[in-house]
Amino acid sequence: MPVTIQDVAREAGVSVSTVSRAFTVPDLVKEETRQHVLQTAERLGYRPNRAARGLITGKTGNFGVIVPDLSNPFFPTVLKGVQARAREADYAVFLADCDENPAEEMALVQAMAKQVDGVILCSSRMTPSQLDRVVGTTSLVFINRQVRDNPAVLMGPAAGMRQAIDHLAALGHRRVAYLNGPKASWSNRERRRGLRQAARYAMEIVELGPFAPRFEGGPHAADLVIAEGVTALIAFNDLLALGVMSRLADRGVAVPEEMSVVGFDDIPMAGMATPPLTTVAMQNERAGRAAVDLLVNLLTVSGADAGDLRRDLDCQLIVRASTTVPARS
Amino acid sequence: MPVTIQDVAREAGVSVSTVSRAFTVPDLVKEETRQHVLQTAERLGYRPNRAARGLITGKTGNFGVIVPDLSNPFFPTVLKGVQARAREADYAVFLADCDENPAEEMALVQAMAKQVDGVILCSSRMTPSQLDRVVGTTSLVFINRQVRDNPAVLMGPAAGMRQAIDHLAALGHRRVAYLNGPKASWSNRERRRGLRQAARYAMEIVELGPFAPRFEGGPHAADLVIAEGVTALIAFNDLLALGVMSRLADRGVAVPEEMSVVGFDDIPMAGMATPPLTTVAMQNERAGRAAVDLLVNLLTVSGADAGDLRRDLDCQLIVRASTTVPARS
DNA sequence: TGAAACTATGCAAACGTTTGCAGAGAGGGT
DNA sequence: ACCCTCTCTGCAAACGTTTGCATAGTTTCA
Repeated sequence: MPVTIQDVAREAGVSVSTVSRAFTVPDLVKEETRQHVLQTAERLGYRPNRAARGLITGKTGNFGVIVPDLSNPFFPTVLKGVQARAREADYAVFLADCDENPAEEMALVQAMAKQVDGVILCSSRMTPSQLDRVVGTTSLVFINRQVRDNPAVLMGPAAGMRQAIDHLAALGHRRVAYLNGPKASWSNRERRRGLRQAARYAMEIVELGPFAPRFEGGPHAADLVIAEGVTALIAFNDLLALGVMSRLADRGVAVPEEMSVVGFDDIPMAGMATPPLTTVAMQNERAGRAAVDLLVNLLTVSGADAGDLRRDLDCQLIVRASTTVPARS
Repeated sequence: MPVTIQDVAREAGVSVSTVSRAFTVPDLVKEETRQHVLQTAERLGYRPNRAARGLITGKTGNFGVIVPDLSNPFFPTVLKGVQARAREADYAVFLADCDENPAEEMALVQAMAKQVDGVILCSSRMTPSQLDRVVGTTSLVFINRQVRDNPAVLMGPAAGMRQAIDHLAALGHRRVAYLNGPKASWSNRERRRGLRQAARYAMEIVELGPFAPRFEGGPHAADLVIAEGVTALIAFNDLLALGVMSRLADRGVAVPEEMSVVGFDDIPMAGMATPPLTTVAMQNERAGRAAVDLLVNLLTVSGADAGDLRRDLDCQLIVRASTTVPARS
């Protein structure tokens, strides 16, 4: 039923080699026959079977993306960028969600390895030893995580944290809580690194958590924060921050008057919350595109001098109404 | 470099056929040899090449999902369900985002056709004629759209609308606006069908739009609604509803006192808005899973009596603070 | 004891491509 | 008239699997 290269060849009165070449190496076949082949192919509705092609070329024309949790609005936006750029480069994209589970993530990479030319790992949660088992099975590009000299797109989490600290310090906060995200998260580690900026201002940092990087993690975190008596908090991401704000409202703690709140990611919800959330915006979609660029580059150039293996994007603190000067106590 | 079935055969001292059978038809090979083969395979880290397998079996073990817009939070949740169920059934998933563009959507199906066993079309925007060109190229399952007798998972949009109308009628609203979503959307057509429920209550419906089903569509819609002088509105989806509420707030129209607002989808943001949004909740993740079930079923059974080709899920009105009795004028 | 019926395995063809090699013309220079 | 080169095309092998058919060995039964 599906039309193959054989059908086109027979119909066009040429050999399969010619048909193949008409598509893949146009300058090897006479312009006239090439047109003829292309037309009959079009007429018959022929689309080359990429699996068969991949079998011989070793290239599948696919790659994979693995994200920790699709229901976290952070990821769909970077997926969108991946998607768009992939289509431009004529690649198809396998998607998988590992549910924040590192072992599952590793299994997914291994399962994908044979069907793809490379995999993009978004905020990978894998342990170093799991990574070792996986590096080399296929080309990898990381987003939001730097592991040795593997290609990576980074969104400057430490710099983002420094901006947040600068902002809170400028407002006069002297004792600030940081709500940790998942332990396995590289972004979280980087953000903690950024916390050192506090030393400049003699600001005291109280670390709490880790918490689930979701709205549901907020209430627990909020209660701990209140008990600490800080005047401001920085949450691992916006979802967590929103959950915290919700609980603070329930407990009668006014934001921002009694508690300033800063998030990360600038998800769409952040701007619509009450009060609108001050947050560090990332260039998600651009990161997705950059990751594809890196991967494509990696696959096309000889491999020796792949050139730049890292792309650093900057992020931007968006000040909204959830932060202000601390209450005089 | 990658280890093939040949390597395993040589290493295990058997023929490739035996290795192949050890994996795919275990009862055809002696338990003892089978164990031996499986062990050497494991030791060598062999994973069958699915493309090569697909070439001969005609089954790829993949399928595709196409969504109109990843940045609409409605879709990632159904994707999550698709993902989870697909992995259980040992399928890999191609993802594509057609950017609300029907022509692109069609092209994507055609491009995928050869690499997948079937495609799940989520809220497909294709025209009937585009659909004709695509039906038959591969197995299709629709979510949120019914086209002739193709397999489909429906989330009861008409019934959802009836619940919304009942609710507003009970509150005493007599003149209500409906803000249309994309013209090409089947859900939108179905919801309009549900509007007939209004007749029961002598309620007048004012239809406006279509509007982009995004936050950005809201302001324009809000201004039109205010000009109509209705006491309540039902928006095509939550994003649009939130956009409307934002503009209403800017224009000094109090929600819900001067205007009741109902959305569709119950995206996470809905519950966190001010005021929290009354909305019709869908079972997105379950819909995703159901779609995969349908597809798998379609592919495994002979095809003749595929049994149930439709799955109807019900939805549920969630009443929050954005709706109340109309102001006495 | 021999035929019949299984059981377990191997051989080789097929799936739809790409690609190295070789051959057929055509054209050009001597 | 010859050889060389160049352009275009076809043949056939390969890629990593699955699977129909054949074969060899083992069991069953009369």
